[in-house]
Parts: sequence; C-alpha cells; structure tokens
Amino acid sequence: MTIKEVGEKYGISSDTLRYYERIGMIPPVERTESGIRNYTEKDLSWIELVLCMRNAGLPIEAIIEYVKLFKMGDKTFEARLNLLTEQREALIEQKKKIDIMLERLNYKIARYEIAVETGKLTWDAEDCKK
Amino acid sequence: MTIKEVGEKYGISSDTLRYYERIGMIPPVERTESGIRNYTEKDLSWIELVLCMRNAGLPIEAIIEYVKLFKMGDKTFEARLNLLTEQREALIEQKKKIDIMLERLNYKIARYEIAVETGKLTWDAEDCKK
DNA sequence: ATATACCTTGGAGTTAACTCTAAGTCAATA
DNA sequence: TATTGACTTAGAGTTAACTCCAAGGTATAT
Repeated sequence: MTIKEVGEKYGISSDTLRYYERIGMIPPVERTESGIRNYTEKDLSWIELVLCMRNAGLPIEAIIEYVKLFKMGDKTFEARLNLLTEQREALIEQKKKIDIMLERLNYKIARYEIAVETGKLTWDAEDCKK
Repeated sequence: MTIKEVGEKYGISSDTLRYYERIGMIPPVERTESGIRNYTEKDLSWIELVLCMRNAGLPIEAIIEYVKLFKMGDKTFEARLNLLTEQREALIEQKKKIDIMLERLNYKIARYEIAVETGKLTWDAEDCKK
C-alpha cells in the first residue's frame, strides 16, 4: 500500500505519515527497490494504534517510548506495562476534567436556554461563578 | 489580590495570567493608581472558569470568543448558547475517543500483566492489532 | 536612602505536533 | 520520449499555548 493510499484510508496526510516514521512513532516501513514506502498490514496496525492514541490526546513522546521498548524485545514487558498503566491513569484523569467541565457546561447551557426564551439571564454572579 | 497570589492560588504563573488577559481570555483586570493589577472576586471567577475550560482541553480561541460575546451584552445570549453547545459536543466527542483508547489500554495491560508473570506475551498480531 | 522583592510592558524564545518547500527520482500515459 | 503525477529526503515554516527577557517602576524593611 502506498503512502497516499494509507493517508486516504486514515484521513491523515502523507507528510504526517512520514513525520510519524521519522520520529520513531511507528517502526520503519519497508521500501520497494526504488525506495518507495510499501505499507504492510503490520504497518497499518501500528498506524491504527498510533492514531487511536493521538485521538485520545496521549503525547507523541509516550508513543515513541512504547515503540522503542517494543523494538528492544521481550525483556521490556514490565517497562511497557508501566508505560501503558501510566497512560491509562492520565486518560482517566483527563476524563475527570472533561466531566467537571461538562457539568459546568450543562448548567450554563440550561441558563442560556432560558435566557434566549425570556431575554433575561437569571442572575449568577455575573455569569462567571459555578 | 496581586498577580502572584492569584498565580499561587491556582497553580499558574504570573506570566500565564498576564498572557490570558492580553489575548482577551479574561476581561481586563482593574489596576491600582500605580498600575498594578488588583484581582477582584469577579476576576477570580473568570480565571476559575478559564482554567476549567483549559483543563478540559477546550481551545483558547473558543474561550476568547465567549468573553467577547459576554462583553457585548444581552443581545448575544443565543450566540453564547450556540458556542457553549458546540463546545459541549466537542467534549462529548473527546470523551468517546478516550473511552476507545481506554478499552484498548485495558486489553493491552491485561496481556502485559500475564506477560510479566509468564515471560511470554500471548500472541496478538505482533502486539499491534486490536 | 538603599536594598530587595515585587510589579509593569513589549517583544522575543520555546515546545509539540505538524505542514510545507526545494530539489530531485521514478512510473505510467499520450 | 516527453510530460504528468506521485514518490523521495532534508530542512524550513507554522500554530497554539505558553514562557522568558530586558528595561524600568513600586513598595517595604532596615
């Protein structure tokens, strides 16, 4: 699979794909004799994982570290476990922060729905508090 | 309240506080005759809201827009409602992405816990799939 | 009154994560 | 065979969100 096809499949640019490979976020991709990238299923699996991690907001640094450990083989199981556990903690924390803001948004949106109806915003410490 | 005290209260730097004000993420803060910022309760409410939004990962752009609409007064209720509703949608989407990655992490972590015990990673398309 | 620790502004520097450019190679089509 | 379009690399440019710096003003303790 060419870089363009892969980019189209996942909705990312060829530049981004080359960038991810260059910085070690995915293992090096095999080339044809003329030096052109030929993505295998295995490469696609890595890209999928990486995109999932990026979508969740995990830092590129962590992903690079994981790929590094993976390349080092079986003796890095524990290090990989620790890395993944840390990232899981970070995501759980992030979810909590989103929930706090969602609650606040729900409250504000409810008030504005009434305000749009009535033309008056129910008083609430100048719209800032809570 | 001085800029330093506010920074300490919320765990952000004075530089960041000045930056937030400069780009319009919070309304201008009143000054003493000598030109020094004197944060009021109202200012603190704005800072709290802004930090909550930033923690949740909402873009500074949206926050600036909200402050702008707020300054324009009562005729922007609907615009503010729309903005907040959009941001709520974005957060719900982000939460979904985090949940997808959390599921994946739970699966991988379970496999690595066994791997650390047994010294062998149960086969799974070279650790990339799923 | 002078040292110290704080404050001010405008503007430059940094970091993460891309995104683009230049200069050149390769493959398929008119 | 000439052109078109996709590919290659190395490196420069961009954007968001800070973060730092220089040059100077302010407030309080000795």
